[in-house]
Amino acid sequence: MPTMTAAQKRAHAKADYDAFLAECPSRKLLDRISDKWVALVLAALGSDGATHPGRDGTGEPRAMRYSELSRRLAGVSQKMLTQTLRSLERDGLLVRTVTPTVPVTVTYELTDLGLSLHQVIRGIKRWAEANMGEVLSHREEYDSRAANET
Amino acid sequence: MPTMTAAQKRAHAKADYDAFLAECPSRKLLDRISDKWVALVLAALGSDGATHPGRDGTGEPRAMRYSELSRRLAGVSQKMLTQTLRSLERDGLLVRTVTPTVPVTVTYELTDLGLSLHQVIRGIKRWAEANMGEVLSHREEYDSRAANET
DNA sequence: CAGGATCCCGCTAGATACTG
DNA sequence: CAGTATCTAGCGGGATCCTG
Repeated sequence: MPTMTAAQKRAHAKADYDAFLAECPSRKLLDRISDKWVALVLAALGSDGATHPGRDGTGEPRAMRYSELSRRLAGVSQKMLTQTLRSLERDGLLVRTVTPTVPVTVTYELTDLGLSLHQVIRGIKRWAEANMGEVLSHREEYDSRAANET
Repeated sequence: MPTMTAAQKRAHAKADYDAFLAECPSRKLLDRISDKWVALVLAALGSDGATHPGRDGTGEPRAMRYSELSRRLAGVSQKMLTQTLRSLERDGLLVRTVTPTVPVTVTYELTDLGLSLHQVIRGIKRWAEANMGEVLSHREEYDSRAANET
């Protein structure tokens, strides 16, 4: 059986969503995907960040195990990682695959939908890394100016 | 006097930031800009969302007043709006201009740096609006599958 | 290995009231 | 108009313990 009918998709596709409106579901979705851990999980699974030198920036999706992810995303708690992964799975951005080895092996991999979000979100992470210096400079100036008043 | 010396910028520009590392400042920056209100403020000031039909998508920055912004971002509290604006100002993403009329007029406008972030963040908002339907479909399927177990 | 379940703290969003 | 100040309830998120 087909897991997803075209009819189902069409049922939702009609509405024109506008995240500027408080009640619009896309506002909530925006809030969900505007998340540090979402960005990092997508970046990891999209093989951003050059764990495998030479693959960075190819946009080629990569299957990763739970433990791999938790190591890659330094400082993430199991709770947040699991929570983020579940949410992304529910939204159809990644697939979770369980292989009944002993012990069990679980891998996560981006779907096409997830990959499309990755393409846009990777820019955020890169922007942050690329413009960190300039932002820090602005902060110093802002803070010193504030101190000189009073 | 120059408000920002090139030396200051260079002092920070050396480091290679990696948001995958917990201690890296870029991780915090990523967290800041991965924010619903940040995305919406940038979208508004970047004249996304077609308040002025025909200007949408031009990437042409737009100066907006505080009250304009609060109306545009439906449901935002003064606290969050002010807080977001201050943060963006401090980071050099926008400039705040006070005109001493009666009553006072305050406008906000993106800087070049802010505009550059807008270019990448606008994609997030658009993605959310464009793929809302598909995400909803996936959720329905996920939830119904979960219900059928047990 | 890959989580589930709990406990619990901190911060932060949101509501309300006040001001230059 | 464009905020500041204050309070509080709620939950995001970490720590910890346990399991198939």
